[in-house]
Amino acid sequence: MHEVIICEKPKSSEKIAGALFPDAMKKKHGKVSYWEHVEGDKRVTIVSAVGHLYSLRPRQSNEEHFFDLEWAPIYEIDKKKGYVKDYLNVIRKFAAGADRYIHACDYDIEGTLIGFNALKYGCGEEALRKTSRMKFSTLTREEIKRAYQNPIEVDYGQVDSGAARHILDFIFGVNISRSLMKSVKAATNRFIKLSAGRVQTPTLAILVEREKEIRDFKPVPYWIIRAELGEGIIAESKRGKIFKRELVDSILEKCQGSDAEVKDVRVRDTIRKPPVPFDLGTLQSEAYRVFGFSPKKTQTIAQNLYTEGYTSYPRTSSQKLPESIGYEKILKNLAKNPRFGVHIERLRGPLKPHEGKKEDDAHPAIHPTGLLPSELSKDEKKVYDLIVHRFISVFGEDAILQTMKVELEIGEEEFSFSRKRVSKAGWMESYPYTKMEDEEFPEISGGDSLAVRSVSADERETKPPARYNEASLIRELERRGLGTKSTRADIIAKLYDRKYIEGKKIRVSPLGENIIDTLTRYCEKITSEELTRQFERELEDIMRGKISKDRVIDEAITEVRSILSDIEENLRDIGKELYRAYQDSRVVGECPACGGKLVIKYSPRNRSTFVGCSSYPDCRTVYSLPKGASVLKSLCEKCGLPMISYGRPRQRACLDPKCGKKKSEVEEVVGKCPECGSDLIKRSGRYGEFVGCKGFPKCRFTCSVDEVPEG
DNA sequence: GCAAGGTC
Repeated sequence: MHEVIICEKPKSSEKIAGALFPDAMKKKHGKVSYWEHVEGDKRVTIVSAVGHLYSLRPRQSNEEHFFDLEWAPIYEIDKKKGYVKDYLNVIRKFAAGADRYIHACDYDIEGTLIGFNALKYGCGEEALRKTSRMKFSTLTREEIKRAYQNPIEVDYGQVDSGAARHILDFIFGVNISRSLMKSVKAATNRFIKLSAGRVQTPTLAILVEREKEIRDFKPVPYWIIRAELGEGIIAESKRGKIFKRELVDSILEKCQGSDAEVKDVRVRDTIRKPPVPFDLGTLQSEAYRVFGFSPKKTQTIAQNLYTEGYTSYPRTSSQKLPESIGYEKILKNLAKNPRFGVHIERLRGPLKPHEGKKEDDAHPAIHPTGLLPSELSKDEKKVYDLIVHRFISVFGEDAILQTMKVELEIGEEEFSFSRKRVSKAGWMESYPYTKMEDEEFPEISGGDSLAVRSVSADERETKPPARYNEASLIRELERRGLGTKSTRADIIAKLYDRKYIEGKKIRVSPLGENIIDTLTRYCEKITSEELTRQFERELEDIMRGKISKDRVIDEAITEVRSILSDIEENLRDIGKELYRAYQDSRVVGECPACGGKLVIKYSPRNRSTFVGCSSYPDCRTVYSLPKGASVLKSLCEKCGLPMISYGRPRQRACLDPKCGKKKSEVEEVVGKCPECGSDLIKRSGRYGEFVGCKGFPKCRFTCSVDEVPEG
């Protein structure tokens, strides 16, 4: 009897094998591990998927629209997924033809589909008839054993629901994206990569909405009345923002010549609880706040740390640390590193983590495993240290923040100021990433009279709502239930890649706005959360057997067909507008030669981007860009051209490399050196200008200015 | 080429 257990990912196959058959033989086929266990005449093989092994593709790639889809190995569709082939081959080789199968992927819709497809296409359809299902929510030994001893049936509602999700996303996303690109092609015969989707488009719409709020914002002036009392004390009027100038004047007059009488001094202790353990979103937020890392970068690093065994599974939404992870042992191991040891020594038992609200059935919060890394890159070390310090501080004692609040009266006008200091550091000592307030408390008590140096009105303006950054946008997506913890960072990266958005404080480009405008006209649903909500309702109904998968898909096809035909009717107009917005998005400044627009261009021949005049070929102004450079919004003070940032660490410079330099420092390339092939540079020497090789002193070729070799 | 969702 041959039994096969199929798992979702390598890590869980290792745990499942270890829990059920501690003596099983770990085997390798290429880089991929699997387990074999023999018990009398029963042989058990444990194999693993690596997430989705199969992906959708159109059955006929030459059709105009893609409604007829098929599952194919993901490595055939996506060249970057080559590593999946080895896993699938292990399944094909060692799992096909078994007598019994156990589907042991995560117990959720995607997990059920991953196992189903692996069995159906990797082991053959007959495998499905011999399959039972393990249901577990955590990968603890006890729960794995219990799930193995009490198998259930595969939930085909989940399978259909999962497949429908993939198909619906493809039908909406790919077809609408293609029609947008087609419109540009029809109008201009050019290709620009454009896209729309159930998650990315509402995300862009959120940003566009904020962009419009900022644009339409009318700042209103207001005043804050401040009194300077000496010794660095500045008190503010308790009225807060005052919008009437006359009121400001009358208050200032009232305060004239009076001392400040201290009405009340209150010192209070407030407790600051330790932070909660990291789920992926909070780790991404914190790494952005502390190091400025993009969420995608943090996610990649966390994935590496996990793969190396230093930290736990990163794609979790849990802020809980169950006791079963073994607090003591992890801390004991971490303490071997004195940098962590000093903090761990301070912890007092019994160990109890301060947990957050969010839960995840499949994984605990992100935590160090206790295995100390030997070699980490600079950035990996930053993230690792952050995770370790967070983990330790979660067990720390409460900190105490002391607040002093002083109420004053100056000529019957009420003022106040406050001071803060941490009086007991507690966990804050182990978490060097938060600010510890340490303000002086002045010696003041009720009834005192203080001299007033000056009372003045500070004029300010109301500010528009802040722009999102990547971290705050991820939080917003989470709040709205758009995307998943694993995909949000990628979705945002995609919006940057399409040039829909730009900057750390995210601005929407004209192209991004036009995409939303166009889709609002032709397919408003895809620009809002409505589509996600509709999917959720439909997938729920499929799961419960209230509606068939095929009916939901047929209805979606009808809907998308109608959207596509609406777009088709105005194809050229849509394309013209999109292309114009695309051009506007690339404008970085004004051409100093002809007054036209400088735009970012791409040279396929050199495979590089550069800045050139949009009036080419009439105007041939060009500026090369260093590799990886980005053009900034700020302008050079000397010449008015845009600034660029480039290199590592990032440096800023004018787009024009000659700007601000003396003539002698400017390298003017006039040709190629016939001896070594380097650039020939115009130089000025004692006897006037001459041309020399850039490779000097290695290559000593020189010639006069009018002798420059051709080519 | 195009989506969104798993994962190394």
